[in-house]
Amino acid sequence: MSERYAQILLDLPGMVAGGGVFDYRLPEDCVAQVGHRVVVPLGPRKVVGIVAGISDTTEVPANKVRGVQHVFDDVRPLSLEWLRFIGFAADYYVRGVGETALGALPQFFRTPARARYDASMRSLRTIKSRAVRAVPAPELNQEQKAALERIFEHPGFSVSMLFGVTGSGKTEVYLHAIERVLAKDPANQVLMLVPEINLTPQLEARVRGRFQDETVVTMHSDLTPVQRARSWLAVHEGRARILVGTRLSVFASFHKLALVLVDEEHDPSYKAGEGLRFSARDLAVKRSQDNSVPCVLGSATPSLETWAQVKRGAYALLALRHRAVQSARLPRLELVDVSRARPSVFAPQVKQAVDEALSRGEQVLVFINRRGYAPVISCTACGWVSRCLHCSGFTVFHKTSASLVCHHCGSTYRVPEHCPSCGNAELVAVGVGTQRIEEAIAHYWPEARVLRIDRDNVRTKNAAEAAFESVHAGEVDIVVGTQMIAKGHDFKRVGLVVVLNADAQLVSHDVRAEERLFATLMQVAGRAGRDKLEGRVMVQTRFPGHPIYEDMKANDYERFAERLLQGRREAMAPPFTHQALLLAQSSSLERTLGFLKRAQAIAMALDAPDVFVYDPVPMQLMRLKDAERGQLLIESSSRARRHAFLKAWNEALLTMPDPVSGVAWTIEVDPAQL
DNA sequence: AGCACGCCGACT
DNA sequence: GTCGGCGTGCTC
Repeated sequence: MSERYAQILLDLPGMVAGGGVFDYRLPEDCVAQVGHRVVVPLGPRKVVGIVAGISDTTEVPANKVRGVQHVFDDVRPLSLEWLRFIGFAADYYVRGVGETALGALPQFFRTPARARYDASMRSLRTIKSRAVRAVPAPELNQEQKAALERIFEHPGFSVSMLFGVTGSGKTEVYLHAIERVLAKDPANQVLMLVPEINLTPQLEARVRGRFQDETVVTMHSDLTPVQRARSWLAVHEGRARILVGTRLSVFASFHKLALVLVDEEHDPSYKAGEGLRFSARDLAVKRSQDNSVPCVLGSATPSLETWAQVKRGAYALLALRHRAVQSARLPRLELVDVSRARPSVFAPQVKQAVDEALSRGEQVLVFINRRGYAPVISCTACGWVSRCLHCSGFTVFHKTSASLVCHHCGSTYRVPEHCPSCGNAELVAVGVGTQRIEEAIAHYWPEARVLRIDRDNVRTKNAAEAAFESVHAGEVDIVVGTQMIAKGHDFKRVGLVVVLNADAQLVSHDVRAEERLFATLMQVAGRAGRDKLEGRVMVQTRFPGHPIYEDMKANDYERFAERLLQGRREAMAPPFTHQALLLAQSSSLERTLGFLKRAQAIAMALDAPDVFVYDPVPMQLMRLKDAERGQLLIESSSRARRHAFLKAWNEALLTMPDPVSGVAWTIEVDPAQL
């Protein structure tokens, strides 16, 4: 009997040893199969790896090859479908397959401490039923029925864009689609991606309520390691038929994936900002394709990438143009021009509208996308402004904690009594945040019960649920909040929504600022008038003439998207071009930019067709946590040519002669912002 | 990523 | 004379 060797995926960074794939000898009686997790020695330690292949030979010198020490055969192997999908993601994002694979497993299953597994495996396989009350499925209206039929119109893979404003009944279409898929085959499973689950407990509750005979599990950042492992295992073994989860769930291991849903597909949180910088939405489409199953992307304000696919006929458009909620009307959008006004917090007509809403017993929602009291404090004499010592940004004044906080790195500083620069005693808070609005409301409407909802106040899923619950229970008259209040919540008693400081985004240099503002405003506006109330939305703006508001007022996303796409086409910007960034950081900007200049020269020398290489520049936030950061943008009109270039460039950078020491770098494919 | 090895500064 | 700083290199 000849020797057998296993190729093992290991959590090694980057491209170490061909992407982190090492060969190990399999003991003669070893039961390991492809997809099994194993424990192997790595230098002085023991680590968990995944068997990617088994063969009779190895290229590795015999004296270097060590043996597999243990096989976790109490959990069925990961499927070939999973391994291939991981391989695709690693290749597309130019990362090692080992780090990609291990990074996709819950921490629990990457820990070699075997004893823990035996002790906990039984409890891991127990999922508590969370059913409260039976919820009957409502009838679908004509549009919803048509949408449902079209999702399943063609057997196998298809992508549908479920397009409809808040209250148009997208969720009901999802639920019916799930129902149909689950009824078809007892093994079928559904993946439902959501932006941030702690902000959408209502959605989770609706899914659980509707499918209480089925096991529904969730995956999100608020779970404990054991809860995560339990959900993962239930999906892996096919016991759970519905997974509702955030972006990492796209890498879950399924027994038989039959439908993929991506709710609020435009949401920026689907894009991972560190580690493997993947887009969960893009990978969800790919995974549906791999499994030959339908993929449904839902949004009131689709991303331009998705809309472009709709326009070229690659994705089906399923439009829900009427609000499904009976007697509800779309809210009226009113612009309040504050370009000539003193920067007081509420314009007079807004104050009056708040008075009226409160006197009618309606709730008011005030949206301001900035937490803290004021974005910066400044000296009236010399112009000194509060800055972070570790980052290149300002520090935000937080009145509740009486501190200055860096929103980038989390550093806190005490508030100086005198100007640190000139000694002047007068320091002023410049600009507005949620805390300042809360204070202003208490001043103007002392009788009103005010609740502030932002990340400082509401940190966990439980805290969020409690806060929203008190709003639903009518214990609050005015809610002040950030993004957190914009997502996925029906506030049935809200009659007025006020948006403050909306334009901050319009003066940004980011090409995507406009589409993000549109999405945010649509989402916030959707909070108003959901039940019997006629909603009113007032937006305080310094640029009332901006075309974005014409489209908003007309409630015309399609016109808005057309206008933006036209501009992108003319400027040859995404989605008509495909980009990637080389991100670098070191302790000095000179070193960082020096590295990027060499990387640029290497890129030019590759002489790749149809690939444009820009000059290196410092990042928008140049210094973060004492790291000096820079970036180099490349773009191509072809995904395939960009990919070929990135593979070659990555390889050349790794093997660069006389490398610049002390520089950490990574490639980001399809960057969301530049 | 870890972890070890290795060659230069201030201390029991 | 050692403890330890983190630069460099390796892990099947």
